[in-house]
Amino acid sequence: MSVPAKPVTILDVAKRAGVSAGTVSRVLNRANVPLDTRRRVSTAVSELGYVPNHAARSLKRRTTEQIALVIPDVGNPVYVQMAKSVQRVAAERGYRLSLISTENGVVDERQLLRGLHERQLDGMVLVSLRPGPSLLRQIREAAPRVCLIGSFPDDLPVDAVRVDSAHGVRQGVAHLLAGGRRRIAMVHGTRGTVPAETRARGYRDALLEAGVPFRPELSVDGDFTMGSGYRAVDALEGARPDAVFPDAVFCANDMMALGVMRRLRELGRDVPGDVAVVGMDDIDMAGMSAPTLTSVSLRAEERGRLATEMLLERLAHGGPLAPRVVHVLPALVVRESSTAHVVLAGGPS
Amino acid sequence: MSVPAKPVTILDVAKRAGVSAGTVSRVLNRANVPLDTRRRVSTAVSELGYVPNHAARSLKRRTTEQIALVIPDVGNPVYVQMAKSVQRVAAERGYRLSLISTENGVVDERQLLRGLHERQLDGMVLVSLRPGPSLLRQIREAAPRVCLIGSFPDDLPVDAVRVDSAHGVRQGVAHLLAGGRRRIAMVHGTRGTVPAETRARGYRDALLEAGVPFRPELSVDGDFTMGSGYRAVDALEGARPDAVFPDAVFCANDMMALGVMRRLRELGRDVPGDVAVVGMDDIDMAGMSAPTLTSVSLRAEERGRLATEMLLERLAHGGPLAPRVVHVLPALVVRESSTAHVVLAGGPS
DNA sequence: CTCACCAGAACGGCAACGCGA
DNA sequence: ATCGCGTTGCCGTTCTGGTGA
Repeated sequence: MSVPAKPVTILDVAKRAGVSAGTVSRVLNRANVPLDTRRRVSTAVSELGYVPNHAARSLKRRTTEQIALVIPDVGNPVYVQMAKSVQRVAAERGYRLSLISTENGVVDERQLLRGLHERQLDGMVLVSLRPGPSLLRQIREAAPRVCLIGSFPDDLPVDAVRVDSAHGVRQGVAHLLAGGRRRIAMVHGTRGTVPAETRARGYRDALLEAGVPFRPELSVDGDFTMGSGYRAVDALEGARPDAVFPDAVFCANDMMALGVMRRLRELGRDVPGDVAVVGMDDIDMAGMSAPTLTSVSLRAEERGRLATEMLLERLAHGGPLAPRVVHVLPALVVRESSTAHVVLAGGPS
Repeated sequence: MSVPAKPVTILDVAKRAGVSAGTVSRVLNRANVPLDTRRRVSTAVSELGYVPNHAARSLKRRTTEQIALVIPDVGNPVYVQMAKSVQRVAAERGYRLSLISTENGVVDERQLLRGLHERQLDGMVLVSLRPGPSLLRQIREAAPRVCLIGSFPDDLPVDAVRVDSAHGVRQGVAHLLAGGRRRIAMVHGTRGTVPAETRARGYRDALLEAGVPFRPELSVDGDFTMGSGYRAVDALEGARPDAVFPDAVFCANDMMALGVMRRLRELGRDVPGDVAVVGMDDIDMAGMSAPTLTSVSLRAEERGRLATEMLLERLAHGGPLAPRVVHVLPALVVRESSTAHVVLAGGPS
């Protein structure tokens, strides 16, 4: 009597209110019930502490009111920021949100779509750094219940929110060039991931545009973590003992930029005096570091919001809906780490 | 034919394999089936792409294989760290984890227990900063499926993992005293929350033990965010223009400590030369800041792991189980921010 | 008497249907 | 015809009892 408790069902409520189960259900869901019956049922519900059984309801309704956000790494604040807006939108619409981190691939994303197939999840917002062929195939199957954030093949008939991060990199690099920097290094994200390659391309293009030669020794690979940014500085130091150290470092994300700044400081290199640093994502901490970090915002919060709205709209809308792709523009946020302390002679072309 | 798709049920599989639904179920769940039948069923399953319906299963089994972790703020890395270990343990045991952030009270924790009552969740690991009476009542009701992290009334018959954070504060303050610091300020967490009050008590006790007078003007209130730490420094500056600035700041968590260090640097005060700083939580970033941050680890990861193990153990164990409370010990991690550059004359008592 | 399997009854809620007023 | 509400069947799975070999 104490531990197992008696699960109170809709029938108990019906009995107590002196009506049938159908009527109770109607009171709970639809409005088509006269006031006094409604009241009798309501009091019975609260007296018994009745709570509808979720499993039974979703079995019948074919709906769980639950969605998931799949991100590569909860440890990266940019995804946390994104999660906050997703959470907010979901809560507003009465959806419960499951936050799932794949820990950069340790958890298999394809397994996650299983939750969709099992009908445990109504839909999913998916951020994937490295969409392989089998994942793409699964996404295609689950298309009407998925919204992607990031870059995926154009022919994938799925809702998506995109940002032109290559353009963002060009903005950032152009800003460094305008500040008189010429030896601009780049710390890349995890090679093989779509964002890392896209940003690498933006870097090369920006240099090309400005007529500044691309130097391979100024490219260092990282993995989007702060530690890899820290180590990247040593790689730049060690690469060519005879070479001149870069006067600027563009980082594929803010976490690496923070690591870079920390190591530069340890080595006695002044930021931005000796070296300018620019990151990407514009995480909250960018405004709190020492010095504050110039960063290219990819509007994570807005992307999360848009993706969630699109997903829920599609779920609400019964029939088929043509896949939509929304674009978001990156924005450069200039702070202390890239202030032009040093302006070299000789203007840009 | 294209969009609605046909949901393939266990009956379709049964028909194709030439057996009954019950046999298919047994193949999927239990092992009590001869090999050739088993094989026929398995091929039918994969040919049809059958995936069991989660709602139907949990309706029958009264189990969802899903738990939730409720934390006050995903923006605080210490909870993310905790979430990672919870996620890991849950995944190991075949449970799906929902991560829910109450955004410091914006989301009502009591609403969350609803998921438990609806049977959408098998159990819940709950971190609450401010357990009010009605939440406590609800926890009491849901006790067999909840594990708490943090401080709750002793008579609450619920599994819990605790850490003596007051003792942690004493360790930290003692360390500062040993380094010769005497004017030790404290930046508090959100007043009214259990951890903030506990840590405030630890601070007073530590001073008392050492025979150092407690000075109210050295206490500043924060709210566990980096920004509040930043502003706290100004409050210390402005409080008594004539007074000597503190030679150490103990912060109720690392986020505030990072904010404090940032502001001190802006104001030209050297850390640890002029002011030592000690934080609490030992988040990953403590090892990456400039200077690296001395911090009292409250073993968030271990607490998350323990709580999840206790919860799942209780869920697996059918019958009643006496509530268990596990204690974890805090540990001081000394880094650069508290190195004793300045040793005042006059030894401690 | 064991083994392999099947039919049917739950599980709890929802909604179509239809009956009486 | 409308309104209010009880009845019934079904959602998909698991489990129980039972049958035949």
